[in-house]
Amino acid sequence: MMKRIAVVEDEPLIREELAQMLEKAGYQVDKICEFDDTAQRLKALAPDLVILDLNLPGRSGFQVCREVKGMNGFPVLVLTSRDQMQDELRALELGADEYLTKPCRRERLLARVSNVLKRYEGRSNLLEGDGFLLDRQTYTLYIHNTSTVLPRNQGKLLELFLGRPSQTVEKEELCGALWGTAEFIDENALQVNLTRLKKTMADLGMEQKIVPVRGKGYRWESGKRRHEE
Amino acid sequence: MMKRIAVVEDEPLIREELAQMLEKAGYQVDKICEFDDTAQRLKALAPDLVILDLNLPGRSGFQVCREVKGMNGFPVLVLTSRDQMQDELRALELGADEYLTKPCRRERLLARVSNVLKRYEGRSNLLEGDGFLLDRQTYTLYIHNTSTVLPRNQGKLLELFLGRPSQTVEKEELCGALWGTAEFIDENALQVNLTRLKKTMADLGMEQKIVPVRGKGYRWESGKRRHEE
DNA sequence: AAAAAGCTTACAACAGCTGTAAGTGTCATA
DNA sequence: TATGACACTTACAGCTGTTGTAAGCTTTTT
Repeated sequence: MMKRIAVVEDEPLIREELAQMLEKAGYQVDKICEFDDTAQRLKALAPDLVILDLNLPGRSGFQVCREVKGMNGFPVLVLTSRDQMQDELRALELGADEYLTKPCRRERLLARVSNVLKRYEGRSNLLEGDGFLLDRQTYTLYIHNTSTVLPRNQGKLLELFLGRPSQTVEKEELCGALWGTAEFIDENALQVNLTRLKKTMADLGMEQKIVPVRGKGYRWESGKRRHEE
Repeated sequence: MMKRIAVVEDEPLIREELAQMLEKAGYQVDKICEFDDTAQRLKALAPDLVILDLNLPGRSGFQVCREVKGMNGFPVLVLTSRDQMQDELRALELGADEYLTKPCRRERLLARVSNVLKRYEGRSNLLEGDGFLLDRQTYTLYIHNTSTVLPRNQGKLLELFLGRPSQTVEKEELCGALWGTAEFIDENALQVNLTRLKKTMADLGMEQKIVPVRGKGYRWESGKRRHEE
C-alpha cells in the first residue's frame, strides 16, 4: 500500500520540489498551502507522515508539532532552515521524530523518511494514555516495558475512557460500547466488567482512575493532573 | 527507573568522555571495550540503548548493528566519525534508529538519546521480522498497519524462527519451545501447530517462509533479501 | 512400488472470558 | 441515624477459541 506524506511548507518552490522528490520515490503527497488551521487539516488528511517546516506564516511550526503529536500521534519529520541548536532541542522535546536542516540531500531525506515510516509500521492505532499505550485492535496494553493483552471487554472500556479524559461517561454509553446498541442495559454486567478492568489495572501498577459519578456513570481521571475543572 | 546505555567505542578517550557525559545526565552506562563478540555481549547486558561506533577493530560496526537489531531489537544510535552519505544510508537501512557524526555537541547527543529512548518506551520486546513486528510477551503481531494476537503456540514458534533466520531449526528445539523440556517429542503435534502458524501467516498476507528440511527440522527463509552473507 | 517423511482435517478436552445472581458495602437525605 | 438507592464483590456455569489426538492423505526418496 502506498504511504501518504503531508508536506507543510509555505515556500512554493521548495514545496513543489519536495513533493516531486517524494512522489518520484513512490509516496503519495498531500501539500498543505494554507496555514490557518494546520493541525486540523492534518487530522483530516490522516497521513502516514508529516514533513513540517518551522517558519510558517501565522502559527509557529512548534505549535503545529505539539498539536499534531498530542492529537493524533502522526510521525513528524521537521525540515527547516533554522539550524539553531535550541530549535532542534525544542522540536525533539515536543515529540518530533526527526529533525533535518535545509538544504538537505535527497538521499538523506529519503533515508530518514523511510526510517521514520518503518519505525511507525503497524503502530498507527496505538492510543496514548497517561504513561501507557493501548492497541485499539488487539487491546494489547503497553506499560513499564511490559505488555498484556486485555480481555475484549476490558479493552473496550479502557478505549472508551481514553477517548473521553476527565469527562463523565454515562452508563448507557459504556454498555453501548460493550454490547453494540445500548437498548438493553445491564448495569450489573457493566459493573462486573468495570471491576475486572480496575483489578487488572491495579495489578499492572497503574494508578486507580475510574471514579463513579453517582446516578450518572463514570469518569476517567488522568493520573497526576495538577489543575481540575 | 534508571535507563541503561551501552557504549560501544574503541577509542578510550572518547569512550570515557561519552560515558561521563551520559552518567552526568542520569543514565547508567556500560562500556564495551572488547570487540570480539560484541553482539553477544550486548545481549547479555540487555541495555535500553546502544551507542555504536562504526570503526571498530575486527568486526565492522555495521555487522554489529545488524546483529543487534536482528537478535534483540535494542534501539541503536550510531555515533561515528565516518560522515560519508553512504555510511549513513547503510546504517539506517540496517535498522539504526539514529545516526550522528562526531564531533557532536553535548546537547544534541543527549536530546537524540532521550528522543530514541522515549520512542522505545514500553516497546522493548518487539522482535523485528521482515516487514512485521512481534511482541515477545503477548505474541501480538504487527503488520500492514494492523495487529493480531497470535495463539500462544504459534507465537512461540514464530519467535523461535525469528531468532534463527536462515538456519535450520531442529524439531527437538521447536518442541522444546512449545512444551518446555524436549524430552517427550510429539512430531505430529508440532506439525499441526506449524500448519496453523503457516495458515495465519498466509491469511495475514505474509509470504510463506517456513521451509521443511527433510529429516532435520525447519528453516525460516527471510523473504526478499537481496544480498546474503 | 514401497517406505518414510510431511501434511491435512475433524473432533473432543481444556482454559479463560463472560454474564448471572445473590449477597455485601457505601452514600445521601430525611 | 435509619433507610433506600446505588455501588461493589464473589462464585459459578455457559461459551468461545486454543490445543493435542488420531486417522488418513500427499509428497519425496530409493
